[in-house]
Amino acid sequence: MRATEAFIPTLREIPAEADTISHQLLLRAGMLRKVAAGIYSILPLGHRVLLKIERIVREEMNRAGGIELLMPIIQPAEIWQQSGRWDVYGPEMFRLKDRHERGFCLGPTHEELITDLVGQEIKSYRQLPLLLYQIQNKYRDERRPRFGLLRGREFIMKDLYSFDIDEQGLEISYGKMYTAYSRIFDRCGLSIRVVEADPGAIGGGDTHEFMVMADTGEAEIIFCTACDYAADIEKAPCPVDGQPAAIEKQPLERVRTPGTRTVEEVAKYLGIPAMQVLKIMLYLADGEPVAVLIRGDRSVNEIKVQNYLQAIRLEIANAEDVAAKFGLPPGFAGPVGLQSQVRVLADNEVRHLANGVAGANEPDHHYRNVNYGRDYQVYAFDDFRVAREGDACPKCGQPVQLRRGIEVGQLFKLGTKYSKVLGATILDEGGKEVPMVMGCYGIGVTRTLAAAVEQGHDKDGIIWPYSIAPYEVVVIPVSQRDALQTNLAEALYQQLFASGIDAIYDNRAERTGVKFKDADLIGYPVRVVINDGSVVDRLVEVKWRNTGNVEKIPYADLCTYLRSKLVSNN
RNA sequence: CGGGGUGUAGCGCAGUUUGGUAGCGCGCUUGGUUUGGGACCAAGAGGCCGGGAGUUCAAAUCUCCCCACCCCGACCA
Repeated sequence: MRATEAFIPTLREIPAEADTISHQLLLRAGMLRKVAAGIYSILPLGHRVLLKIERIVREEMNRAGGIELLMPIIQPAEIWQQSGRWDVYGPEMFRLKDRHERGFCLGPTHEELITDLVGQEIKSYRQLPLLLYQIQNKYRDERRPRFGLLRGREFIMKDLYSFDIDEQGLEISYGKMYTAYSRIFDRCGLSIRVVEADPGAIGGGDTHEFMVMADTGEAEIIFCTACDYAADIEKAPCPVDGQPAAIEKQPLERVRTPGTRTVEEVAKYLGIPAMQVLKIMLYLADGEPVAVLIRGDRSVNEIKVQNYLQAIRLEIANAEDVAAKFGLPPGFAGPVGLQSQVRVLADNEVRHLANGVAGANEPDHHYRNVNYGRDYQVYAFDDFRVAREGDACPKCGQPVQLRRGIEVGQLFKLGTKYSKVLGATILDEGGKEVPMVMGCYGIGVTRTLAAAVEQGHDKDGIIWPYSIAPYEVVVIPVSQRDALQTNLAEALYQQLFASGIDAIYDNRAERTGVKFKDADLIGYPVRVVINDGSVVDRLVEVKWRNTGNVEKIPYADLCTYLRSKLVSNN
């Protein structure tokens, strides 16, 4: 490609709409433009990156035995109604009607379609296992799209769905994908951390997330400083603390605490640490009142609560609900004397909290010296809190750390959740009809592109890994008006191209400084500069974007040299 | 969905308080001088001031309604 024939609209200034690095740089480097909130055009340069990522994904999916297919973006409502997710998905789903008033949606995912398809066509255990995948657009009407490509409403995903006879088969398929994913992100030049995660609404058993470590990531990851343990904070278990405090129980005492609604206010007013306060959170779990007790310095992990209760919806009770369902005035709730129909869940730490402070269920009053057993009962103790830095690793007991990450891939064991409701059954060896055992494995392709920029950039622009750079080499003559230089540049560009290296010749009538700035911004891994000396001494300058190293190379050896370096470093 | 903010040239912004003929920088066009890290001089082009309604002799500026976008929170296969 010659720059004069290309479409690479770079920007000098940072568009005001972007404040994440990847978003800013992709806009500035002329790879991305916004069409609407969370919806983007990917310009030719960005598209090349996307194609390279997709190619790696395809190669590894195929290597693992996957077969590619295409499914529609527009999906009929009926199949979603059949799986029950038409209602569960809520406003996240783009819905539309055709001229006959039939309901459709823009597919947020494809479990329903693929399960239906495979269920229709596959009847015998002899035809399994089957690994089918697609790379295509998916749609989610996010409440708040943000961070450019990291959280859009339209995005490209690779999804592979595995169909097996039984759990053992699923294990094998899952393992293949785990290996494939490791290879994919490795080949994309990304540094990845695999974490245990919560299965969430998609359901099923084990799940792993592939995270690109980056401060801008939305996911919080707990990982051990000593061993290889890592988990999404949504899931990260908190080990039970050892000993109950050997403190004598003091008599229960009712105190006036005017205007103290938050834990901080109560603790400050009474002059005690927040961890002495018994925090109570009131929820409606599928409409039923549930109270969760937790130490004042901790946060409730609502996912753990939801999973414990097997609830579809868990929401914080608002003031009306608190009055109607809990029979309480707002702000001063506590476990002592709660109505019996309210289920009380308590985090493990609460059991050891002696002589705590809790709301008295009447305005402006708290109890001191509240103790479990004597003063209140609970429905169940379990792990209901959010892990935090410094907690003990559940695997080895050493302190854990908290870092942020971008989820670029996730593996799920779906089991028979979808095959059962959609009737995707096979006859097993004994002639018995059984549901297929499924797994699903996603990679956010557009998100991976953005994550690569989050991970690879400096003050001057993007630093692409060689394997997914839009072009591997840019050729720049110092003078665009010196025919000796431009002839050499053109010749070298042709040679690079012919030898299979992705090269671009910046032949624009721009000053050298502009070309250098653009080259750094766009992030070509290699910059080849030709000056008036090059023609005489037959040397060109090779500058590496990632290290900044500059070398003089005989131009006769350029192709061979670059090819060996680019390949060996991938 | 709750809270906050911003909409003025392709991009970044001033002008709005106190109503009076639309500005700056970058980019773009033409000519000239330059040419190893976003050059310089000169001359130009480019605006429904987000949209609608109102107040006024007069509205980018005041009032009301709507829309879009951004940020924080909640939410998120």
